[in-house]
Amino acid sequence: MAVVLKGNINETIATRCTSCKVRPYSFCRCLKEEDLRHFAGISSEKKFSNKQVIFLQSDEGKRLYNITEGNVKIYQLLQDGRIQIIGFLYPGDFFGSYKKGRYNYSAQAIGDVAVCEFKENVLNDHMNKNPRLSLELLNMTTNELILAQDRVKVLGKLTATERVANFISNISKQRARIKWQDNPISLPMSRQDIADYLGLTIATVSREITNLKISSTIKMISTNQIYLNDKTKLAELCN
Amino acid sequence: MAVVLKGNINETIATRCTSCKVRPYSFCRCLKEEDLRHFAGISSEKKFSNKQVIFLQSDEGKRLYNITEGNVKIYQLLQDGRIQIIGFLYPGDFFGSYKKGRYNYSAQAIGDVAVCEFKENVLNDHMNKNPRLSLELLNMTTNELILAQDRVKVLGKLTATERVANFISNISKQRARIKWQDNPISLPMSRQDIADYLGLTIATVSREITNLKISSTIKMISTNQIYLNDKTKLAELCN
DNA sequence: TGAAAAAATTGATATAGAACAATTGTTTAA
DNA sequence: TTAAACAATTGTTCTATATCAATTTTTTCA
Repeated sequence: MAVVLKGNINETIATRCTSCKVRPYSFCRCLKEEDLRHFAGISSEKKFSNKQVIFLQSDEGKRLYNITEGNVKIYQLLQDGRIQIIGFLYPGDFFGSYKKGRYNYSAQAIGDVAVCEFKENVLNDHMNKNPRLSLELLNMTTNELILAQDRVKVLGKLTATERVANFISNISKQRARIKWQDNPISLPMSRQDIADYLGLTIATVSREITNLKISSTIKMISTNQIYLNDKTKLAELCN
Repeated sequence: MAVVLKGNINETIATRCTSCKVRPYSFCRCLKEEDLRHFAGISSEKKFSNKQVIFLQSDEGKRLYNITEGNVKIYQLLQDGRIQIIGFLYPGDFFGSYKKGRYNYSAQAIGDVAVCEFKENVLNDHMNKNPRLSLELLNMTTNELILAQDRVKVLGKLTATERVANFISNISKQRARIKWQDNPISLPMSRQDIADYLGLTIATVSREITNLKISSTIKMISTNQIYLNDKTKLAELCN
C-alpha cells in the first residue's frame, strides 16, 4: 500500500488513472499520459461489497465497466430460476455488453469490488476522438470472445472431471496473467458458483475435487485455497 | 443472377465491393463509396466447395475472412476426436480470430462458399487509417460475443428439448435478419453437425425433432426443410 | 433407373451426473 | 466459546441422455 504514490510524486495533477494499478491490463493502457486527465474525467469510480448487484440483465444498458479491484460474476437467469454463470471477471476486465438496450447478463460483486463506470455515449464519443481506444477494446473483446468460445467447448463436450480440471488450471493461468500468485491459488467464489459456472451441481464439483485430492493432483490448504501438486497430471485431465 | 449488375451500370469503376450483396450486413458497411475501391484492393475473393477446409486451428493465424456467400462451420477438435461446433456462420459474418498466432478454431465450408480474405496486418493498417472500421468491427465482435455467451447458457443449462427448440428458433431469426425466408427454413447442415453444435448425439437430436413433429410444433417438408407450425409453442419450449 | 452407400430414424440398454438426503466442517455473532 | 446458520462433503437412488444396434429413408452415381 505504501507504493501507491510511486510515479505520482513528480506530477502536478494526479488522477485516479495516473495511479491506477490495473491500467497495464485494461483497455485504457493504450492512452498516452497526457490523455489520462481527460479520461479520468469521463469515468467515475464505484465500489460494491460482496453479493451486491452491479446491474441486472433487465436494466437499461447504458453504462460500461472496468474492474479495478476484486472479482465480478456475470450470469444469466432463466425464468424458472436456473442460473448459468457466464464468467468470473478479474481486475482489468471490461464488461457491460448489451443488445437492443438491454444487458446480456446480470453482474454481481464477489467480495469487495471497485470499478470504473463509463456512460456508453460518452465513451463512444471518446472512442471516435481516440481511434487507438476502439482498436484496443476490439482486441480485448476478441480475447473475451475466444474465452467464451472455449467455454462452449467445455460445456458442450467435456466430462465433469475435465471441466473441474480445466477450471482450476485456468484460474492459475488467469492469475499468472495479472501477476498474481499462481500456486497455491485461492477461489474467491463458492462451490455453488463453480457448479453454476461449469454446468454441474455442487455435489459433482465436490466429488471431482475429492478425486483430485485422492490422486494427489492437488492439495487443499483450506476450502478455498488449492495447491497444485502436479501440474502435468492436471493438464492431462484437462482433456 | 441477372440483377447482379444493378447499381454498377453508371459507375466508372466497378469493384467487387460496389456490387457486393452482403455489404449491408458486413463490417465494411461503414465505408464510404469512395473508400470501396481501395478496400476492394486489400481483400481477395476465395471460393470453397462443400466440406473444404478454410483453415485449421493449428494453422498460423494471419488471415481474416468475411462470408459473402454460403455457410461456414467453425469447430474445435479435441485430441481424442471429439468435436464441438462453435458456430454456423452466415453471409456477412466475419471470422478468423486467433490468439498467440494460432486460430481458435477450424473453419470448413458447408455447401458452396465465397469469402473475402484479408491479410491481418493489411487490415490492421487500414483500420488505423479508418477508425470507423475498427468501431464497426468492435460492434460486430460484441454481437458475436453476446451470441457466444448465449450459447454458454444453452450448453450449460438447457435440456435436449430446449436446445433443439432454441436451435430451430434461432435459425429462423438469423435468416430473417439477413432478409432470407424465415419460414419454412432450410437446415444447411447434417444432423451430426446439429448434434455436435448442441452438445448432443444424432439420436437425441432426431428424437427431439420427432417430438416437435408429434406435437405439431413443426412440420417436415423434407429432411432439411422445416415449416414452423406454431411459433408460440416453439418459443415456450425454448426455455 | 436401380443398386450401393450414406444419413436419419427408432429401439433397447447402460451410465454419468442429477436429485435427494444425511453428515460433517466452517463461519458468524452473541 | 459456543450455538446457530451456512457451506461443503459424502451416500443412495433415479433419470436424461449416451451408447449400441437395427431399420428405414435419402442420396449418389454407374
